[in-house]
Amino acid sequence: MIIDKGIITISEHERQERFQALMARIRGAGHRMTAQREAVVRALVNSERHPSAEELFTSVRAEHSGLSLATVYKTLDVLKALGEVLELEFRDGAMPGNRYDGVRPHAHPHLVCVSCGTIEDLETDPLAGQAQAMAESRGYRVERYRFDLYGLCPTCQARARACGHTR
Amino acid sequence: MIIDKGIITISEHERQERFQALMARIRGAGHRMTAQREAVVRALVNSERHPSAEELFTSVRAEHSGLSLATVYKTLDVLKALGEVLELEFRDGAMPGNRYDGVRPHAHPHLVCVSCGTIEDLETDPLAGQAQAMAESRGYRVERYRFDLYGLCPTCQARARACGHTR
DNA sequence: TTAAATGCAAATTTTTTGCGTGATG
DNA sequence: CATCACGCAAAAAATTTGCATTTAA
Repeated sequence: MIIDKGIITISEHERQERFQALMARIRGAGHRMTAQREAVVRALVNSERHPSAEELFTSVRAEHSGLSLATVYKTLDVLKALGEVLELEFRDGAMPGNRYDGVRPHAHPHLVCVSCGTIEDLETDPLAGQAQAMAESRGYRVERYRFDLYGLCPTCQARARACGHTR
Repeated sequence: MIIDKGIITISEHERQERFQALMARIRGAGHRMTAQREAVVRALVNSERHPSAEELFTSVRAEHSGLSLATVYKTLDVLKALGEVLELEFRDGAMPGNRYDGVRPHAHPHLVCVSCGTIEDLETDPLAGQAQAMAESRGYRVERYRFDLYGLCPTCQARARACGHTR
C-alpha cells in the first residue's frame, strides 16, 4: 500500500490478496462460487476507478458474454451483506449511479473529480477531529461516516485551462 | 443561531429572515413569484427535518390542495441553480430520497440517525484538518465536500434498549 | 399580453424482484 | 440431487420532461 501525499494506492499483489480473501469470505459465509461471481469480484478488486454497477457489468461482459446486470447487483448485495464492499451513493452531477469500493470496505474519505469521475482514497481520519466528540457529547452513537471532497483533479484543471475556461 | 455541544439550531426569527431573503433572491434572479413557490420555500425553511421532496409536497399540499410534486422539484431546481439549497443524496438504508437544507446552503457536516432519519447540523469544519491540505498537495482544487456521520440518536438508542435489543 | 410557471402524465434512470432454468457442492 | 444462483424481463422508486393551460408581471 503506497501512500503519497495522503492518497492511497494499492499494488497488484495486494489486489490479488484481496481477491483471494474475498473468495474465501464468500465461500466461508456459505455462498456458492460461480464463474460470474468470481469475475465480478475480480473486476471489482482490480478496478482503479471505484466502479459503478454498470461499469462492472460492461467490463465483465467482455469476457463472460452471458452476464446479466442483475447478477452484478446480486453479487454486490452479497458483498454488502458481508460488509466487504463500501457503497458510495451518487445520483446527480457528473456521476450517475452508485460506485463501489471492494478493496477498502471500511469508511474512509474520498477525493472526487466532478469532471472525469475519478475517485481517489484519502489517508485521513476525520473522526479523529472534533466531529465525533461533538456527536458523542450529544448522545449520538456514531457507526460510520461519509466524507467526500469534490473538486477538479489536476488533469481536468489543465484541460479546462487549455480550452480557454477561466478558473 | 444556537450552538449547543456543536449542534446548530436556528430560531423562528432567523427562519423568517431566511424566508424573506430567499424570496428576494428568487425575484432578484428574474423569477416570478407564485403561491406554490412561496409555500414550498416557506415549508423548506420552516422544516426542522431537512425534508425530502415528498415531505415538502405532503406538508404544502395540506393547504394548497392543487400542488403537484413536479412543482416541488422545479422549485428545488431553481434554488439549486441559485446555490440556495443544499441537496443531500440518500438512496438506501432507512432514508429513501434526497433531503434538502434551505437554511444553510453551504456545505457542513451532518449527524444522521439511521433509525428515525433525523438530521442535525454540526458546527465543525472538516476542511480545517488534513483533508484539504492533502487534496491540494496532490493538485486537486476542492470545491465542496460532504461529511455526514451516521449512527443512532439518543432517542433511538433508548428505544432499542427498551425493546430488548443489545448494544 | 406574453413569457414563465403549473399540473398532469408519460418518460427516464437506477436498482430490485419474481420466476423458470441451469449449475454448484 | 437439492438448493442456490443465473438470466430475463417486469416492477419499483425517485426524479425529470413534454405539453396544454393558467397566471404573474
